[in-house]
This record gives sequence, C-alpha cells and structure tokens, in this order.
Amino acid sequence: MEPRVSDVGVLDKALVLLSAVEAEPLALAGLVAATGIARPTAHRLAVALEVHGMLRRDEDGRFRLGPRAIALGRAASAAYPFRDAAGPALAALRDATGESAQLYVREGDRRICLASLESPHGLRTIVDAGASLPLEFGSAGAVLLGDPTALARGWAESVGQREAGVASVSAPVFDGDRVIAAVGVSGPIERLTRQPGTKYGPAVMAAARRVEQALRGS
Amino acid sequence: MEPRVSDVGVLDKALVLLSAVEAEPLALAGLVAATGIARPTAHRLAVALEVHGMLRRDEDGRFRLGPRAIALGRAASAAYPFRDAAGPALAALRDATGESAQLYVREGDRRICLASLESPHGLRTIVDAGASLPLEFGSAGAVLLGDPTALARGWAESVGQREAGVASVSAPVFDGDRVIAAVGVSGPIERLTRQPGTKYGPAVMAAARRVEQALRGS
DNA sequence: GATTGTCGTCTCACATAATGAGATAGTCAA
DNA sequence: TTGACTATCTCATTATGTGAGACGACAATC
Repeated sequence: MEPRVSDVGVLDKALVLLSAVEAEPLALAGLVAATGIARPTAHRLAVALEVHGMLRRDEDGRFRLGPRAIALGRAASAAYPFRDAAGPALAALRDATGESAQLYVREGDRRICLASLESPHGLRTIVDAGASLPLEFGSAGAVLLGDPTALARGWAESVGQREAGVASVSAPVFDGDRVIAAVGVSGPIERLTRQPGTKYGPAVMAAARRVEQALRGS
Repeated sequence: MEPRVSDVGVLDKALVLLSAVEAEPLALAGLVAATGIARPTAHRLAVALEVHGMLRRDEDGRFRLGPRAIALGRAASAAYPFRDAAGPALAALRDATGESAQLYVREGDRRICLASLESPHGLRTIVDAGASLPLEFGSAGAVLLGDPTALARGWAESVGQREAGVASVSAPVFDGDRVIAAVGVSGPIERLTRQPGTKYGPAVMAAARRVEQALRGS
C-alpha cells in the first residue's frame, strides 16, 4: 500500500480512491488494481464515499465521481469570483495565440490553477484546473510574487523553468494596486520561441485587462 | 456527534467538516462549534484534508475548500460534457424569464443538478449545483422519467410538488431520441402562476433546442 | 503588568473502528 | 458443466483514531 500521506490513514486511502476514479471510471476490481487497497477495504470505503455523494455508480457498476464532488468543486471555485468572469478573456487568449491558457492565483508559497483551456495543437501543455504548483518556477509565479521587472513591463516570461521544453508568458491581473491573479499562455518552446514575451506579451496583457474589465462589470 | 452516516466513521466526520467549510470559511474553533467534533479530532482531520488539498488555510488561518476540491469537481462535471455547452442557453433562459434556471440529468432514481443560475428577484428558488433530488417530484423529474405527456408537449410543469409555493417547468434535452437532460426554470407560484407551462413552455423548449445545438457544435 | 480566557497544537492511554483473510453468491465465458 | 472472476459479507484481530488534558501563544480585561 501507499506510504502514509497524512496522520489519518482512512483519508489517505479515500483520497487515493477518488484520484483513481478521477482519472477514469473504475469497477471495484479496477479500483483494487489501481490503488493496491485490499478488496474489502476498497469496497467499504468506496461505498461510504458513495453514501456521501462523492462517488456514484454508473449503469455498468463502475464508480465515478459523484454530485457532491461537483458541489464542493463549485463552492471551492466560488472563493474566486473572477474565475468565471475570466472565462471569455481566457478563451479569447487561447484563440488569439493558439496556445494553452491558464489563470492562477497565489496561495501562500504555491500557485493554484483556477481555470485552464487547452491549445488545439497536438503538442500542448496541460495544466489541470485545481493544480497546485510552486511559485518559484514559471512566468505566473514571477507575476504572483510581484517581480518588479514583470510588473514594470506588464508580463513575465519563462523558458524551460518549470518543465523542459516548455515556455510561458503571464501578465498580472490587478485589483487596484494589488496583483490578484496571473493570466498567461504556455506551450512548447518550438512555438513560443525563446522570447515568448516578445511574441505574446501584448496578448496576455490584453487578456489581463479584459479580466479586470470583466471584474469591474461584475 | 452526528449519527453514523456510512460504515466508515472517519469519512463521516471528514465530510461533515467539508460541508461546514462549504457553507463558510471557518477557523478551528468554528469547525468545532459547527460540527460538534472534538477539537483535537477536528484539528487532525482538517490538517489531513489540508495535506490532501481538499482544504486550505487562508491568511486568517480559517479553513476553506482547497484546490483538490476544484479539480475533483471539474473532473466530476466532465462526465457531463454538455454542462458547459449549456451555460449560455441557461443564462439566456434565466434572462428571458427572470427566474432561476437549472439543468438536470438522471442518475438512477435521482436527478442531479448540473448547473444552476439564480433569478435576480429577491424571492427565488435556490438549487445548489450538485444537489441530488428525487425524480418523482418536479417538472424536471417528469421529463427525465420520459413522461409521455411531457415528451409529446415538449415540456412538463409542476406546481407545489417538490416544495410548497414553488412552480417549475422543464423541457427535455434530446440526443437523438434519448432524453439526456432537463432544462427548466423554477420560482414562486405567484410569479410563475399555476400554469407555468403556458407562461414559460416556449422559453424552456427554446433553451433545450439551444443546448442541443450547442452540443452538436461541440 | 498581571490575570484570565480562548485559541491552535500536541501527547498518549485507551477503546473501538477499521482491517483484510476467507467465505459466499452471482455472473459469464469456455 | 466448470472454472474464473466478480462483488459483497463476516468477524477475529489489531492498528488506528479518539479525545481529555497539557502546553504555549495571544488577546482582552482589570
């Protein structure tokens, strides 16, 4: 079995089950195979999660994420009211650049991806909404850390920092003087070049302005 | 403490904690007060949920739903690809009627609210996204059960069925010949009248057609 | 400045909740 | 008909989770 993640073993197992089902719907046998949890244990925990609505069973008997997960996810997202307002700006940015677009906020020493739209290109970066990433790597991190150069120029760029072969550029979203989010694009260095800021700086700044405008309209 | 909900006491407690935080951000003391869980237990479980990303602490030390909840919620929603596609149609329906608008799918003998937009009126119905409701009450239930009258007419209506004082009307969303969802509005009988179908049947049917069209465009 | 109350966090003796091996029943393909 | 595999259930065992109490920090009050 997995090593202990927290001080509560039952929660460790339950979250492992949820993660397994997040990836794909799984029958009990699949859950056991994917998680290494003993069959009766996986069964008991999965049924308990079902009782709570975090999981549900489809017509083939496979476990899927359930309505409570939707509700909790929406409640979690509600803490970021500009997340929905940013939707059109993010879509326009993705369409204008053809690259994957993301919106991040800062949480302590991490950054959380609130919204993520993928590029239509076969080769593209994928960041899951809800993903938690370190601040010290990537253009969005620099923006959220209040990097003076980024704030003066209106964008930050990174090349191969968080992941080899990946470049990104992000712009700060302001509320008054405060940086409340970073909006940007990321993709392969081959397309974004080693100066992604030169290429897409204006586009991410325009997207950031649109997010701010959408916020004011709220 | 709460009576047992499932066969796994730790999960019962953990979900109680998540529900408490879903309602409002809470410091540890607030969690203890809201849930009745012993302080060291609430602390240990909350910290474990934090380790897993289901909870996070804000700058005031209060617990809030965390990034993993966002991610799981989105993954859960992804099982319903038309949910996002339905967004504009739902917004248009809410705007055209001035009433709360919802999108439901059927899950066994229940219906799940996938998306919900609230009326601007002070008096309005509120259904949480993710909520699970019985099929046998309400216009959406009739639609999802394949009620012949609803299918022939293109909408179903209910007055005071699920809740006193509330009326609703819903239309089926088809994929080919199959009813895959119900889209509708609900609100107080005073505004929707005792014949909500007469008043808003065309609007909910139009919304259903728009959802289907958005689906084809996907 | 001292005292008190409340907070979050930690410890650990103890009780019990959770575990998982094995049993059972159902399904399905060979 | 048989064997393999599934999901579900039981229950002896024990490892885990519990929560009273302790501790330190901090704010409010006197």
